Amino acid sequence: MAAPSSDGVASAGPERIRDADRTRAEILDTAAREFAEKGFDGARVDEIAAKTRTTKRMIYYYFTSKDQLFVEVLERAYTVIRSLEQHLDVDHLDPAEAIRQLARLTFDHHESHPDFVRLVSIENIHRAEHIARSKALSNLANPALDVLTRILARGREAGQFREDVDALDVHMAISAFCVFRTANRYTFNAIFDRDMLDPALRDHHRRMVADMLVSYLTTR
Amino acid sequence: MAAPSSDGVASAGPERIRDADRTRAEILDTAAREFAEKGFDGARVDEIAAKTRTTKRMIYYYFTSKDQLFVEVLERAYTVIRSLEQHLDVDHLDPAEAIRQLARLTFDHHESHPDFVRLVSIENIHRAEHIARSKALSNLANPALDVLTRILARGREAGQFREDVDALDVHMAISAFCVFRTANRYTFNAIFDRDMLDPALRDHHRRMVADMLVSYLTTR
Amino acid sequence: MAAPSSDGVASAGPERIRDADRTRAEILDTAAREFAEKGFDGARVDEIAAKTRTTKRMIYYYFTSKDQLFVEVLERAYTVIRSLEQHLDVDHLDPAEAIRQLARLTFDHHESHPDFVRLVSIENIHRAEHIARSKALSNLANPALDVLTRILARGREAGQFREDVDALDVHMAISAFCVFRTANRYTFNAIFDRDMLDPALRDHHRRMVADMLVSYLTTR
Amino acid sequence: MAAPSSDGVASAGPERIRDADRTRAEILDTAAREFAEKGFDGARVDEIAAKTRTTKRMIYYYFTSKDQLFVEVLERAYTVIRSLEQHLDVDHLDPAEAIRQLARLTFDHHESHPDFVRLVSIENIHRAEHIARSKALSNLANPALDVLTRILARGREAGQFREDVDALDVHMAISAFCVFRTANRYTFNAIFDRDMLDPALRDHHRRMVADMLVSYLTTR
DNA sequence: TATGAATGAGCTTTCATTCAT
DNA sequence: AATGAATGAAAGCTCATTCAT
Repeated sequence: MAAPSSDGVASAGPERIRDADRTRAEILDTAAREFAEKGFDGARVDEIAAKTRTTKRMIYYYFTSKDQLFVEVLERAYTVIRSLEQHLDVDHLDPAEAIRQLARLTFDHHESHPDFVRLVSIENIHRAEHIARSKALSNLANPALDVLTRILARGREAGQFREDVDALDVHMAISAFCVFRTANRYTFNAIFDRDMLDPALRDHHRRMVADMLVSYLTTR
Repeated sequence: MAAPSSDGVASAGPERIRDADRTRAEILDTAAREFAEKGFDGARVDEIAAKTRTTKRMIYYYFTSKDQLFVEVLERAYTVIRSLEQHLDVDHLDPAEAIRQLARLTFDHHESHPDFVRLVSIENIHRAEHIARSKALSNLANPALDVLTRILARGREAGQFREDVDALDVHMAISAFCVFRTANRYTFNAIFDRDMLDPALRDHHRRMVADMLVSYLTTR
Repeated sequence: MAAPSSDGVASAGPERIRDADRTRAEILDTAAREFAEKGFDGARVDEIAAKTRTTKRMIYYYFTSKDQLFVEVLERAYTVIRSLEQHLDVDHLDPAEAIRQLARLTFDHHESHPDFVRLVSIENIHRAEHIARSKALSNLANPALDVLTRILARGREAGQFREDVDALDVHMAISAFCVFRTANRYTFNAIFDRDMLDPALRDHHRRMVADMLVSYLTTR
Repeated sequence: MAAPSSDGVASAGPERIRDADRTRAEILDTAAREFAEKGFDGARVDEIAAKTRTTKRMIYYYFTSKDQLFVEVLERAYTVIRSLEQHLDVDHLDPAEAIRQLARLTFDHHESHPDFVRLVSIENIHRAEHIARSKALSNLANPALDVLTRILARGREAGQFREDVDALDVHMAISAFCVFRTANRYTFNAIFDRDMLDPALRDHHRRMVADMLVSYLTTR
């Protein structure tokens, strides 16, 4: 469709390739949902196949193994947030406001991608063995860190920010807060009867991370 | 031994019960380790039995099902931190210092009980279905919350603390930070090459949670 | 049957054990036939189970793996000929006649146990990896060798036999001939159109091995 | 190259055919090794393809099926020994010496072509079904038999050889001995700890077959 | 109370082969 | 003549659980 060809025969080649990509993508989507839903060991290749327009055999044809499928699911999941971070443009902002923006970006992403958060939880239960096996993931640097490093430097230079924290600490503090709301939603709700999905609470927490980080960084 | 009886036969009763308790405890210990290590679906009843001095059959005899075994493993795991929180005595302290102490207690507990943190992660992947099934867990209130509520009240009365945060928010913020260090240790290390087990980093983060919460609460 | 018990309850224990043994034996019989028929890789655990009054699951319960099942099939197959050899009593015979008798014993056994010969062929294709894994087989000495050693010693002392051959050489020569008739029956028949099963040929060959070995040993 | 043509297009014909032959030959070589190594059912078409400079698809293109591939592998394997036998010239020798020479030829061939011996073993496990399917193999007479028939006739005429043996019996006796050393090498070694590859033993056995047959034939 | 034996259902993965140009 | 993509059918094996006393 995007690239119509002048003859029916020649177009068959590219079309099939496109189909293969679409099939791969469909499998990846479904697998992401299943893995996020049931965990790596709880997910069933049979079930993933059933929820796809392909067969189990095709999953193995394209992905070789359940493990490799999970690796590629993770790769795709990380792609989204990496891309968001990449497009973050906060160098023109006041350092405190830049921190807030970054916190909100992380918050919003995690809030709207609970499956990503769950997949990361699952991968941690498996001691990040799939990430270790993925060149794409283990080599890929995190753009948010560069952004953060620059913000912190500017904040310190302006005498606004404390000096005993590095970018990774801040990234962790933000991630921890945002991840927890999704990852630990169920035990928190079961024990404290607090519904993390409540929109008001959501907005409150969204402000809270930002505030918490800024107040921490600006305290000396 | 503690309660010698005059005849050999009768003593078998209490003795056996004691043995049963010991067997149950051994199974629970081993199961906790296996579940924490491999996740709920990754853990094998066979493997748990093999690492015990009992048999698989005994696990079913005492715990009915793998799910119920996990329920009881969780119950035991939560007992430890509940007990710590119960014995926390900070009512005589300055509210800020009380917050710091609570943060440190959580930090230290999670740091020294990585299996607890992993079990909670796993239970969240399973949407807290086991907690829901456990009367002990779903009914048990959290003593830390009462403590926190009192600290916040005192802090607000003294005009030291902000008013737009409740005890559960603070508890969550502390937990999130402390849980993350353990729960997301592996992906964090794989992606950022940061070793959460480094003692210096550990001390730094221990101060960081406390500082972060206090600076947040004292900012108005 | 052999040991009737006076009460129904007590007999249940031994009965069940007897059943387990019977089931094991049935599986072993069927497996031997299937492996001999199709080879190790050609045989199907499913098929073996189907030809049994048990299930595939039981095969794994009793034998752990297809490999281990083959190991035990081999162990049983070797038991028969070992037992025959053990009961061979030729020390009172003239050395030449003793050789003839041993040759005939091997010939008759192989002739009446084509499955044994095939199993050995199959095991050789697999480089005797199953025998290597079997304590029973790799440790078991061959009684025929002791017998042969004594026959050869007596033959040499009497000046009847040549001196440049050891028991293993003779055993090999006899085995080679007897094994070939069964093991290579099919290619021989396909290429030369000779039916190894023909009774006259069988008798002729039975005499032939004995004659061949004796004439060889008595030639100096 | 060998036959340059005046235009590029036309030359593609012969060139391609030559390539096809080379590809076929490469596949046959690799397949022979794989089948001999793993057996018919143990060998993997995928693996054969991987060890070739072609693809699995080409194997099917040229050989139609795994079975047919094995048929052609067998055909090629038999070609070698047939050719050796064809060139055997013993009509001018003393019958006994002629027998020795034939025995040595078989011995040497089998000794230096263990894969041939294994392939024959494997084909026998499959009841020679592939040979039956091959016109080349099922029709091809064995030149060794003609040679042997002539030798035996001369031996009998000279009063040297016994009369109750035909060429096929002798051929079988020789083959059995020579085949066994290779085909049953592994079980023999596992059980008796005898290394058939030992050069001294090899020489000893080489003399042994020849001696055994001659002594047998010359005994009346 | 305690337990050895048994098992149905289902798991991931593999295999030779065919489809479709 | 040549080939990349796709696949149905089954394979070996494992799992939590129950049977039967």
